[in-house]
Parts: sequence; structure tokens; C-alpha cells
Amino acid sequence: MGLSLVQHLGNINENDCKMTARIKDVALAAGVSVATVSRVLSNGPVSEELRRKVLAAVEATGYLPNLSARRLRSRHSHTIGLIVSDIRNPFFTAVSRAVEDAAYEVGMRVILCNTDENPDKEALYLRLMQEERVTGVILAPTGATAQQLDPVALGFPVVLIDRAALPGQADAVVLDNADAASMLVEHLLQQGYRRIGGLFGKTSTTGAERCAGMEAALRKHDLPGDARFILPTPEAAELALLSWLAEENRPDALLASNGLILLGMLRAARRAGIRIPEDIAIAGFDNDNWTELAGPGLTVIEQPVYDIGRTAMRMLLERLDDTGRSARKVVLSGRLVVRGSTASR
Amino acid sequence: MGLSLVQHLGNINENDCKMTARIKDVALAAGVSVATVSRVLSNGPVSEELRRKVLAAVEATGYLPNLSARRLRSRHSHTIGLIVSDIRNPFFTAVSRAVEDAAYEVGMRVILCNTDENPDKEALYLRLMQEERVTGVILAPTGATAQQLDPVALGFPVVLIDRAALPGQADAVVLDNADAASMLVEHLLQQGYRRIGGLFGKTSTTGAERCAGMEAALRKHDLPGDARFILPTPEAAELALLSWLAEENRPDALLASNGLILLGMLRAARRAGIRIPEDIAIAGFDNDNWTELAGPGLTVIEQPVYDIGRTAMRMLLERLDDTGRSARKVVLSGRLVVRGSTASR
DNA sequence: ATTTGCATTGAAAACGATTACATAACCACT
DNA sequence: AGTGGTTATGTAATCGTTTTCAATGCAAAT
Repeated sequence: MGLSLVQHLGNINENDCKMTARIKDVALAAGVSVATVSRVLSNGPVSEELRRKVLAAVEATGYLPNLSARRLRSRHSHTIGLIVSDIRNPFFTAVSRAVEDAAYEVGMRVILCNTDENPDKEALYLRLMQEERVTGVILAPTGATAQQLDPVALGFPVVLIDRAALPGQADAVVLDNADAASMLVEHLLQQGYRRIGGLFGKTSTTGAERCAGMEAALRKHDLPGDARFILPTPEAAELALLSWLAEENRPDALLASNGLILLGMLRAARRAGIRIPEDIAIAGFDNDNWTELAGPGLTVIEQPVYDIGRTAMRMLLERLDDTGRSARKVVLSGRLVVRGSTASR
Repeated sequence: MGLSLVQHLGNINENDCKMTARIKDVALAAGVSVATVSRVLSNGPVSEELRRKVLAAVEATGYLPNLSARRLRSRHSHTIGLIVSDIRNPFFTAVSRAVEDAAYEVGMRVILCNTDENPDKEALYLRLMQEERVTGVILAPTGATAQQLDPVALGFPVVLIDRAALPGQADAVVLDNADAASMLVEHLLQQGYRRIGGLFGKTSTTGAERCAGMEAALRKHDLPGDARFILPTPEAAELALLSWLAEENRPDALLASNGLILLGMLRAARRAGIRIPEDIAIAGFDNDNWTELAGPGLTVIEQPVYDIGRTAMRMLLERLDDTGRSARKVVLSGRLVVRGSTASR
């Protein structure tokens, strides 16, 4: 009696500890073929009776599908790549969250890659995505990569975000950068500022477009502008602005082409003891959490970040349905959020 | 002549467009067996001559390994899961970047999951990780999951971050929360504040530990404290603080148990027209980018975020080498960063 | 009664790699 | 010359699924 009990427990234990059950174990336990189990798991045509038996067997064996095997055979990875410069940029953080929400909703996994604005890393990760046989990729490319991107050669669809490539090369969802920059300039002019400068990121098309928007708006009013290009990091922006502020005839208002540059600008202003907006007005892009709390509150263009992520995912899925159709570009509008940093002078 | 040229081009094209080459195509092109190709790709023992031939064939065929097949056969996924509540929390953003850097350095992929502090989602994603046959998981668990975590049953090692489980259950890398909270309290007392309150996250062990640290420090000085628990979001913190500020005999200094709560507090203070630190002092956790720029600058505990991520990854790798060894807990110290929000009164 | 068609089911062939095992070649010792 | 031990290579089995294809049973139509 005692012995048999111990033995019994031993068996239970042996079952529990056994290497994870495979589909053939489930088939054995349910008294059906592996094909039938597979069909149950993918909602194929199976009689109600067998379906019940199989589900019970799945439960009993603790079966967990092996996704690698499934991907290999079915040739569907249910995985997309998300390639951005740095997830710590709040813009990309927010977009990535939206992408992942949308992906998991349709049963897809996301592989995240940080390229640090480095074209070599972009190439590396794109090759990795090919090896993963991903379903598609959402990519924020540097200018260099945007030029020579060929989704056909890659073997999977690509949707660009934030930054666009040559028209017709790939789907893209971007902000109306020129328009947004114009809005900022018009607002600054209206507030009485006249000598307007800007720091723009030099690695992407986005900085260039925003710069163009600023210059167009200024030209309309026959005013000059001073645009400078830097690496899009807080550190670079801080250094650039510190030396700029030391120049004579400095601007009375400044544009920052993204949230990181805006952050650097504020650090520089604080270090230089410059008051905002009394000494200089500041406005920028990306309505990050902190912009309302910094100094007098920062006037910014708010991007529809969550919407951008969801739209990119939706475009990717649509492209999968219809590989042939021509490339689309979705242009979303920014929203001007006025705060104290551009109070009228 | 013309025709043959066209034909030739046609053939080239056919090769380029062909379905991606498999290892057997490479073997054929190199005149060797598939085993040899495999060995070349994994730096196995192969003569220099064949190695050259194979590499040339890889180049010529444009071969890209199929990672699903490789994983299935080799039983190594080279993938780890990173499960956090919300990547938009700057703390997790920074940690995730460190984890991914460390992972890619050793040739591993990272799957990121957001659980929104929801135990059901945690369970869901843990099951998904099992199906992916991940090498291991780095997890920031809610209190509920931390209680009943069993890495053995899961089938892969788990390293907890930010929040620990029952001792001995799993490896963990955490901040010395009690000590850090004490540091903040001691600092506040030194600055002359006496009625100290705090808002703490209620979903994790972290909030509880920080609260305990606060109360211990206050007890040492025979002072009372007022600790309240909320959902760890800016919105919840803002609402909680707004009503708190309306009470009579409110605190003269406040602790925030993380960056999100700190953000909510500042919003509430601004909405209520409360001056910092004149009307109330504020200190908190997480030295996010913006804390130096908000108001008079915020006094915070800086966590070694990048270090936490790297350490977690290192512990995971070490655990893979030695499954048997007992669970370790690495406790890192925070650094007190003093700014204007706690200026002496 | 025979045929046609449909819905279920199972057996076996993929999917594309790694790896266990067998073989062959070569060198160094008895 | 024969034996043992490396080392490089190839053959074939294997990983755990999905999917193709053929077989079966049964109802409806001829």
C-alpha cells in the first residue's frame, strides 16, 4: 500500500517533470492523429466530440506549442521588427508602445532594435530581420538609409515612421513637418519676436523638413532666419546653444526640432543664466510629459504619437493584404500647444 | 548576340528573385555537404580550403540562415523576454535600453512585453515566453505575481528587476529602497521639514519598501508620517494630491515613490497654485531628464538604471551556466541628488 | 443500386536547419 | 606491415509543427 502510493506519486512527478509535451503526446493522449490536434489548435474542421477530447488532452498534458516549429513549417513568423534610433527618445517610446499594443492585438510579436542613428547598425538589423523572416518592419531611418531603401530586395514590407524616403519607395506615416514648423514661427512672430533661430537634427529628413518650414514662414514675412544643424542629442544641443548664446546679435526666439534638442536648449539656458521668455523665447517639438512643468511651460508642437504607431501598424497589415499596390504616405498634423515660454514680449 | 544578352540578364534576374537560398543550395554551389556548410557557419572544424569555398558560395547565393529552423533543431532560441509594466515609464525605458544593448552584444534577441501592472497580462506573457522557448526572462512583477512565481515550473530562469519576490525564489536586482527613502527623509529633516507625507505605488513591493524606509527614518526621530498608497500613475497621483492639499494640517514635505507619481504631484501643485518649496517641499525617486528643469529643480534619488539593466542581463547569463546554484539578490544603492525643491525653510 | 459530393480523419511529406554517427584519410607508433 | 588515434567530411536522423493527399463514411441524387 505504502509502496504503491509512493510509486504513484513518483509517476505523477515523472509526468510533471517530463520535457514539455509535444503535439504527438497530445495526439496519443486523446487517441487521435497529430493532424487532428493541429486542426483543433488552429480552429480547423473537426467534429465537436474530438475537439473536446483534444482540448482535454491539451489540458492534461500541459501542452505548449513550439513557436519555432510552427513558424518553420507555416512560414509565418507573426513577428514584426521595430527599428528606431533610441527607445529613450520619448517620441519613440510612445510610438513603440502603440505599435506593440496594436501588434499583440493581432497576435504578433515585436522585436525592438536601437540603431543610434548609425546606418551600419540599421543595415545590420535589417539583415537580422531577414533572418528572422519577419512579417514586416516599421523603421525610422536615417537620411542615408532612407535614400537607398529597397523593400522588394529585403523580402518584407517596410513602413517608415517619422522620416520618409524617396516617394514611392515605401509606405510612410509622418508629421506635416513644414506646416508644423510654420505654425511655430507664425506664433512667435505674432508674439512679437523677430530674430528667430533654430537647432535641427542633421541625421534625418525630419530636421531638414522642419527647417524648410521655418524658412518658408520667415520668407513670407521677409525676415531672415538662422538655422543650424547638429546631432539630435541633448548634449550636442546644449553645447551648440551655449556657444550660440555667447555670439553677438543672438536670436530673440529659438526653435528646437525635437524633444531631445529642446531639453538640451533648456539646460544651456539654465547654465547660462538666461531667462525664458524674457531674454529669449523657446519653442519646439514633442509634447513630452515634462514640457508643461519646465520653467514657464514650453510652447511645443504635439505629435499624435500613439496614432502614429497604430497607423504604421495598420498600414503594415494592409500592405500584407495587397503587396502590389503603390506606396502610400500618410501625413498627420501636429497641434500647437501654447505655453509660457513664448509669452508675448 | 542581343538575344543572348537578354537571356543572360534574364537568368541573373531569375537567380536574384528566386526564393531565398537554403543551406542545401549553398552546399550544392560549393560542392560540399550541408553538414560542412553548417560547420562553417558555426565555426566548426573545417579545412581552410573548404571554408573559403563555402563562404564564397554563401556570398554568391545570398544565403540568409532561417532562424526558426536553427532554433527548432538546436533548441537554443537566443531570445530573452523583458516584461515590464509600461515601457513609457522612463525607469523601464532606460533599463530596457541597457538590457537590449547587453543582449545584442551576446547575440540575443529581446521580446518586450507591457503588462500595465495587470497580473493576468503577466501570466499571459509568461506563457507566451514558454511557447517561444526563451532562454530566460527579465521581469518586473506586480506584487501578486511576485508571490507565486515558480521559475522551475516555467522552464526558464527568471531575473526580477525593481521588485523582488520571496527570498530564494528567483534572482533579483533591486535598489536598496528602504535606505534610499531614509536618505530622502533625513535630508528633508535636515532642511527643517517636520510634517512629512508620501504617495506610494500600491501594485508592487517597491512602494511598500520605500514606505517602510520612510517610516523607519521618521520613527528614529520620533516623528509621525502620513503614507498613502495609490495606483502608480501621474493621473492617480495628481488626483490624490489635489484632495490631500485641501485637507487641513497638510504635510510640509512630500515623498513620491517613483517618477510617474512625482510628475503627477507637480501637476497637482501647479493646478492648486502651490509654490515649491515655499508652500511645500517635494522629493522623489528617479532622476529623469526633466527633474532638473521642473520648477526649482527636484530633489530625487537617482537609480543606476543602466547598471540595473546590465546587471540583470549578466545574472541571467550566469544563471544559464549554473542552473543549480541558489538564488541571488543584488542590491544597488541610490544616489541622493539635491535640488531646489527641498531648499531649507 | 450506383454514383456523386461533402465533411472528417489519418499517414506521411514537407519546412530548413543541426548533430549523431559512420567513414575515410592520414600520421605516428610499435 | 599493422594498429590506434586524430581529423575532416558526408549521410541520415531529428527538432515539432503544418499541410498535402488519400481514404473513409455517409447523405443526397441519379
